[in-house]
Amino acid sequence: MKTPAALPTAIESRLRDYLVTHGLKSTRQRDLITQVFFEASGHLSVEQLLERVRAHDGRVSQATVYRTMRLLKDSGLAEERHFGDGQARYEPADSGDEHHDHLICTGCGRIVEFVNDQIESLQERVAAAHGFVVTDHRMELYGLCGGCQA
Amino acid sequence: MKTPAALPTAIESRLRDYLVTHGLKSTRQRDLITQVFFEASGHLSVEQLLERVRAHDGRVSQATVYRTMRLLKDSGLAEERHFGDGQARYEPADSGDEHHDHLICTGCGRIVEFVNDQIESLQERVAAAHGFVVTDHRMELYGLCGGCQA
DNA sequence: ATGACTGCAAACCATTTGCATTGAT
DNA sequence: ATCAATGCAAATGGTTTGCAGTCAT
Repeated sequence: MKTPAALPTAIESRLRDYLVTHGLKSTRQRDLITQVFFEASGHLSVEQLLERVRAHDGRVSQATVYRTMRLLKDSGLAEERHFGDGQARYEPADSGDEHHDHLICTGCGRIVEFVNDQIESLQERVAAAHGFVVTDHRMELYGLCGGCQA
Repeated sequence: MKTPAALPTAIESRLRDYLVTHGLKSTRQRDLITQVFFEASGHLSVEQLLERVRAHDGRVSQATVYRTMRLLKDSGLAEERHFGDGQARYEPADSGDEHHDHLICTGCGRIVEFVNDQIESLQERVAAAHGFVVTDHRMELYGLCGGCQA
């Protein structure tokens, strides 16, 4: 339960920029939540995040975690995902144009990220064939990981 | 608001089979909801379905629609989808091994189904590369349809 | 008759919000 | 000082459930 690592400067400056340009403030809770979030491997629910945050400061409220995650989402630093278990999960946003998708083990809950450009371009083609311009997409493969097949 | 069409026999017999083998009963409400559901084009929310059902029988409760959709889902006749607007949508299950995915227009809400075997097999390959066996997947492309790009 | 089904209202659960108070600038 | 942020509890909204009465077999 040591102090969470300082934020990478790229993230920190982008966040600071967002706060300043929107007349928002930097607070103890916001900083802590953001640090804990980026230190984690991602795919955390608010509940999980709150638990980790409270290990550092037991007085942070759930509402503040929700509000901070919305802020990170709005600022483009975090992405919200829904894997079908009823609660949102958050992960650091992809930098640049690298989009990734997910493999989810229905046995143990493990989540693996992957990138496949071939699939991406096929998606573009399919969409174009229907007259669509794609702005976003999501692809999730559910199954059993190596360990859970045994 | 005419009487909904009778169910295709394939669906009807599969449903009857499920009911019988599970000690469940056929009721006026169940039959009506099922008929209205299969007559519709799919992608209906419970709210939309209830509205249509009530056009035939105003006394059907929302709870019964929820329970019936769970039954259809459990029996494999319907599939539940979540397109990110907070409510579940249902569509007739794919027959056989034909799996389809969705293109969703963020402008007008139009939903287009498509099938692309090439993507499907690439998905299998990606999963295999990570030691996974895929049991299910979902792919949704969000964007603007031809009409909404104007 | 028996036990499943229905309608209603209350309960649930993740998430959001109103409000009085606290805190950052 | 000013105005945003916080914590708390109450509210929301989709979905589920307990229960007493109803219906299918």
